[in-house]
Amino acid sequence: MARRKQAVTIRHVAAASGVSLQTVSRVINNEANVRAETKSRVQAAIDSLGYVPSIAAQRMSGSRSYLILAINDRERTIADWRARQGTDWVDQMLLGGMLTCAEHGYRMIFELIDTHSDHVERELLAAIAALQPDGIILTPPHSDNPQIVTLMAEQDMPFVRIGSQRADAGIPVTMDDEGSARTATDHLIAAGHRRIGFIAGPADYELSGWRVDGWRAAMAAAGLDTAGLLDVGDFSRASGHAAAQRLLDAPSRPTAIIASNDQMAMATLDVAGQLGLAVPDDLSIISFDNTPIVQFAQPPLTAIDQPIAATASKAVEMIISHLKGEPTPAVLTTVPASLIRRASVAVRG
Amino acid sequence: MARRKQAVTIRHVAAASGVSLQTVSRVINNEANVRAETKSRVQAAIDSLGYVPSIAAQRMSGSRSYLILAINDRERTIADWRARQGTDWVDQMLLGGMLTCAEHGYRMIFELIDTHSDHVERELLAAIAALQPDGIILTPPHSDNPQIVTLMAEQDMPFVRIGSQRADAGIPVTMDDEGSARTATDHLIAAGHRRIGFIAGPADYELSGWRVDGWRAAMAAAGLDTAGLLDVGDFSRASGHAAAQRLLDAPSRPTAIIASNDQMAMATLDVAGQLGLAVPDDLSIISFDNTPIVQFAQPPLTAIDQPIAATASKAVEMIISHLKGEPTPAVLTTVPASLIRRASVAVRG
DNA sequence: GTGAAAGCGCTAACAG
DNA sequence: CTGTTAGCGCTTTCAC
Repeated sequence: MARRKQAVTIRHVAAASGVSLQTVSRVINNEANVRAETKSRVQAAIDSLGYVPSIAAQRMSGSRSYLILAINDRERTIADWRARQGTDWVDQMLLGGMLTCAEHGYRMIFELIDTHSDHVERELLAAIAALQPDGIILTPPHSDNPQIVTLMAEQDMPFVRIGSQRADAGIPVTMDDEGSARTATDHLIAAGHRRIGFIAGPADYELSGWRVDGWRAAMAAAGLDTAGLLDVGDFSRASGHAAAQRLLDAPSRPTAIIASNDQMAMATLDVAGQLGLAVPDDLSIISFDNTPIVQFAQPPLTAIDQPIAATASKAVEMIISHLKGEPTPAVLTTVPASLIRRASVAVRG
Repeated sequence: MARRKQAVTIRHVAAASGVSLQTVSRVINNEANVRAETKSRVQAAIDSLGYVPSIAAQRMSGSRSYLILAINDRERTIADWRARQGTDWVDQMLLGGMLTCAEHGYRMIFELIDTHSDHVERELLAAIAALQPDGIILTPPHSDNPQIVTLMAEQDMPFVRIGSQRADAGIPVTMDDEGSARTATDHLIAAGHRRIGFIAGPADYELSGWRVDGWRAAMAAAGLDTAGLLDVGDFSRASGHAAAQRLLDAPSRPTAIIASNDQMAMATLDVAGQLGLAVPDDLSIISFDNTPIVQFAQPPLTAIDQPIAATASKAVEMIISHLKGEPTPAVLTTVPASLIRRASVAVRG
């Protein structure tokens, strides 16, 4: 492979428009101190030559790389991809993140990093050193991983923590997990349910706790007891199966169950079938996430829709605005989720 | 934001190990002409300092960027993301492409480009100029878009054309569309079907034609007529609906239909329901792609599984091997697809 | 307002 | 086998 050089460089533009490199640079970066007439002449040269600055060169000279790194958990992401169950977290992140990046002349680059490994730090630092991104987006469970957050805090690089509420480092953005859990619970209470079970997610996701909090709060507000109605899974179908089984085997069987993700909700549906419980007549179900599969369940599941695309978009905007030196919002940014009503909730006579 | 400099550079490593920059560079790039002892000393310094080369600097100096660009159709990709029907083409590409890139120290960066726009060329050239990737992966319908292929051929940059069979430029890789269509058709013939309808994809995807060819060949080999059994859609659900309707309204109604993608197959299922035809008893259906939704259809659909992850992985390997100067395979690379049997095909007495 | 010079981190080309 | 020199394309810093 021959030594690959840029086809059109800033030098060509400078020559074509009869100005110095510096002036072209000023036009590219939309800086002040360029006469309008000069600017338009340079711009014309840029357009006619089809010049696009090399981000490698821009980075080298100490400016931006126009790259934003979005980091997801390797193990879970690959497992989801292999399972082919339609989990579309990555797609929705790309939808919101890539398009918003593109609007601002940035590019999103997607990386997978192990949370549990003892070399998280090395992996992350290697990605940063190699790519030199302008900002980083952390998703759960990374966004609450103290090792990662501490490391990031030392980097002098803006980073957003999706699914975190902690203001200790980075910019937290949440999807209103507590409020969503309250909404789901209230929806069931309004339908006449009294014993509403809840299958929580794993503890290394802080949002797992917030969802439990929302459910507890709604139950308490309605004067309902939660004893024996809480169980825990790890977001896997198998764990949801076990949790649903325990909940439905209990002496005071719930008439409704809220599961903290779709896979566990689907497992609950399976268990109901095995126990001969009709959904929604004998058991109502609400799930979290609203990935594609729940539309195709029998019956289609009522679900809390996680606004992943909107959140990723927001995350990108916050990083870029931080880069521009604009002040970071003082209050926690919350992207609202919504309840999608389908056929898995029955009104209880 | 302060001028961001690399934390650890090649200079630090050189100083720490008492050699020149060039020697460190040789070690990094695993070049010859370094004494084993020197090499291990340098490597030790690299490890202890946690040094990772900056890809921007590597690119600037005329070497690799270690970036491979995967290009998909903007309109269709975004439509799929928004529809949230579980189409996992992108996920499977990332699964195969990203992981294989990572194995070789490369990174895959994902770009969306409009096929139909009149500024495809500008978009593509801008991406190349900005990122300076080492290779490009084109997917359908880009891989057969003459404008794009011609442009790429002028770039002196290796590119793989997924879903193309043309050896005129770039490296073609196919997923055996013709063979798969034959397999699906033979499967139905073996089950006793004689009138097997086929819903083709749009003409701007060359693979649409190959699938029709495979169906035709299998029908001919079995001595079956295809008159009145072919219709066309554009991969959308609506077009599949219309095509299925025409096929099933015809005087000699088919007993089985093969649809060129999942959405059109799902539409066929809908039409069957509307016409009061039981699937599979009155109408058998086979779809192409095997995206997650077909598992959840009622009944679950027998489908040709498109090996997207394996193909993307292969594409990356071919680019990297080309970069290493290894010879490009003389014969067309074909990644085999497989038939996944589910409940939508009935044996015909 | 505009330009000239220096340097970012790395590798190609050439010396030895 | 190892080192030196020059330069990639761009922006920073400083001059004018």
